[in-house]
Amino acid sequence: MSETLIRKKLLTWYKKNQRVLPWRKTDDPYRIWVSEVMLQQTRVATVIPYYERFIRRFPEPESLGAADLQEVLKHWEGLGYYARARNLHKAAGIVWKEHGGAVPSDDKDFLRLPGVGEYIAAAVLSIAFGKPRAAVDGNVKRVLSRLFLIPEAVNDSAKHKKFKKQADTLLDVSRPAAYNQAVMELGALICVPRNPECAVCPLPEHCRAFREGKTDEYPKRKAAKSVPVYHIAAAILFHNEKIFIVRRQEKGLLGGLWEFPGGKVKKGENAQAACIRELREKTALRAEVQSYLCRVKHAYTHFKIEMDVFLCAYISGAVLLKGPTDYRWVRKAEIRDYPFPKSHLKALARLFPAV
DNA sequence: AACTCGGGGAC
DNA sequence: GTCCCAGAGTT
Repeated sequence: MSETLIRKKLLTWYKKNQRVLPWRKTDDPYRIWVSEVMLQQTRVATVIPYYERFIRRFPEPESLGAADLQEVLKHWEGLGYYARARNLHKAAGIVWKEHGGAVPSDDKDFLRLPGVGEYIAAAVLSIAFGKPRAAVDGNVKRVLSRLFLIPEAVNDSAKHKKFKKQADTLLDVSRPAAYNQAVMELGALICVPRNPECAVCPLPEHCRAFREGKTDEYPKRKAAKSVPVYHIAAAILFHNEKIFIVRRQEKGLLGGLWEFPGGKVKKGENAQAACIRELREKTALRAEVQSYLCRVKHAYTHFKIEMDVFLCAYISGAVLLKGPTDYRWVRKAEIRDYPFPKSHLKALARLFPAV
């Protein structure tokens, strides 16, 4: 059976070629779980420093569950997809309080935790507990697509089951931890999206895409939609040597993070006027623009922004929030304690070049 | 089933 | 500029 041979070659290749990664030096389910959460939709190189810092501060579920969400978000600042941090924080609290601090090894209990879906459950249960669950991520889909010439698009969620089924068939049930990591590692190092390194692949004779000269055509993929660009104006408001910041709502985009107040520039409106208008509408504060700081361009998943940032001076009014959930007047040295979106960090870097 | 949700590295 | 990454939750 060729599946047996594929598994054997894959595992031999993995044993020799696997990268040394922080989460491969432990068998602690919590640490492996944290790594998997950070790694979703995020590259290994990006995750490593975040993982090290996060584990140093939150070495087990209790310290994470007991921490303030603000501090957890601060450790996640810049990593993106902040719901991951909010869910992990909440899940750690559940593990701490309802499971005595032990990450559940049971599928149902583990899947019940917020932020734990099919992939993370399969990954943690296999890698940390040795359970035979096939982990199917983007790497795995790409490898399977080429190996078996699967015509369904890898980014079509409706076709996920097709890949899951194929993954279940190929899974090495006797060594699920090494097997899952081996397929993902092959996808990350050899069977990459563009210009795969088939010359050093351990499975060329088993790969239909390679044998048929179609490695460039696979995996199949649905075309991406174009994204709109929004014009934003934001105010860095000063008063008595303090800066005004507001906190975003708990859910949704950049949920729970802090930012400089602002909003969309209306059609035909100038950015400076929009800045003052948005500040008044969302905080009830009246201010005047003193100078233009910079324009920040930033790309999100479904849209882009071009944000004009103005330095403003307080005129009058008491804070009455409409939208934001909290506010602070902070000194320059205190700003670093609050988690900000990358776009606002760019503006902050322009304002205080040394920080 | 389609949308939402960050940021960055490779090309 | 485009692609896409160790995906999950919501509607």
